[in-house]
Amino acid sequence: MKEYHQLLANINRYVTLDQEEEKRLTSIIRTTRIRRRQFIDQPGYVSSYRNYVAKGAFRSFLVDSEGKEHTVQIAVEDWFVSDFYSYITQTPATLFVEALEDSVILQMEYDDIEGLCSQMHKLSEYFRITTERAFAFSRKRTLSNLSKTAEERYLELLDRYPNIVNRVPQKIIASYLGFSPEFMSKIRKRLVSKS
Amino acid sequence: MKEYHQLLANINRYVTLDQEEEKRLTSIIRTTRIRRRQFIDQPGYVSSYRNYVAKGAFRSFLVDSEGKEHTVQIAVEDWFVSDFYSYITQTPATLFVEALEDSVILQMEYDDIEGLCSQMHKLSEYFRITTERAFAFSRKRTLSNLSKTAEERYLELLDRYPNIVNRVPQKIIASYLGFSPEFMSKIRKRLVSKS
DNA sequence: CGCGACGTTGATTTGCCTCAACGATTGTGG
DNA sequence: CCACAATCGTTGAGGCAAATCAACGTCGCG
Repeated sequence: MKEYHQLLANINRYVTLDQEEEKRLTSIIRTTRIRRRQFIDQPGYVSSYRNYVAKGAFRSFLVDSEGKEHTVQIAVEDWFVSDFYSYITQTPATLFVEALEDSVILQMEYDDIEGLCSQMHKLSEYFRITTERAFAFSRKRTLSNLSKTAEERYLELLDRYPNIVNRVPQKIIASYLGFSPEFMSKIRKRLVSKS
Repeated sequence: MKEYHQLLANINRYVTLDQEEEKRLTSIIRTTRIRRRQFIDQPGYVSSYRNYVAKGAFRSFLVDSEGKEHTVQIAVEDWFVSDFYSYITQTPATLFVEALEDSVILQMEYDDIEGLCSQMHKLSEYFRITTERAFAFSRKRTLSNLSKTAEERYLELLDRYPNIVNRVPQKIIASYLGFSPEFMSKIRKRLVSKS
């Protein structure tokens, strides 16, 4: 399967698996096709899988008590996506995880990953290192939210992920950055008239 | 050293090190006493250590272009603290990390940790699992910041860390939760008059 | 073709900030 | 050990960034 190679290539950026190890890993992987607008996690259900995006795009979001949506994560190719809190604690999710495009994901069950990590040092290292990076990045986002204005956060996103803006509706970007779609529209107008 | 035992006890909640392994780990640990108001990380300097708080309290914070402080993390006993982004990437820090009380920390150098993790499966597992939890928690905080009002975030903190409020000045709590000290004072007044 | 989601724009509102002034508490040097 | 300074928390007045509400054009899709 060429989807496996994508994930294996990613893993080999951090550690070097031998054939035997690759086999053990791929044996726990399930390749799944997901249609646009389909949910892979929803509130009330435990997030069972670590999902690697081989193709497509997803977002995870919360619907608050007033019915408003707040986007926690936007994930494209080569990222993992889930209600991570639910996955780690194996308790019911609070988030939706929804496909933004027709997608292909590689799914690995929590117990299988934990089992393999406890046996395979290199796999443990892979997840340790990548999670450390994700965590560091998450801290950076917290910092942006605390210290920057809406316009600055938007420009920061444009700078880091220029292509995302073309793939993802503006209202979702807005809910990711923490402001209303109407205000996003006003920011864009302001920026256009500046340049 | 009894400080070692504290960390080893923490590690043994997740994995079981044998004597040999404990020895290798403690051999890279440096115990350091830090005085109140002393900095262990500052902007411009690479964050060299993973710092385990054995006793005391710390915070990491950013000083923005207008001179305002934004608290990223508050850490007490049993937590690790640093400019984590700087530590992971081994690039110059942007944050200050400051002792809020006279403290004792266990310091481990980046290269030593990486070296040990690459050899010791169990240590790798310890950091993998704890970082995954920290990451899940960080996501939760991002979500709170996106979806809750100032008052709700304050109540959430009170609920989770009732003791922190007595150890840490209110202005620091405010800058952690993302609002001004004056506004915090008004929230508290409102809450008192309600009960 | 027609409906529903998306983006835009303007008017109004609001949650939180800023600034300033004042006690209370803490820390510090003489 | 006291005195004075510095820092902290409180309170009120005024202001601003972003939200809300509503109306309208546009586009994609069934």
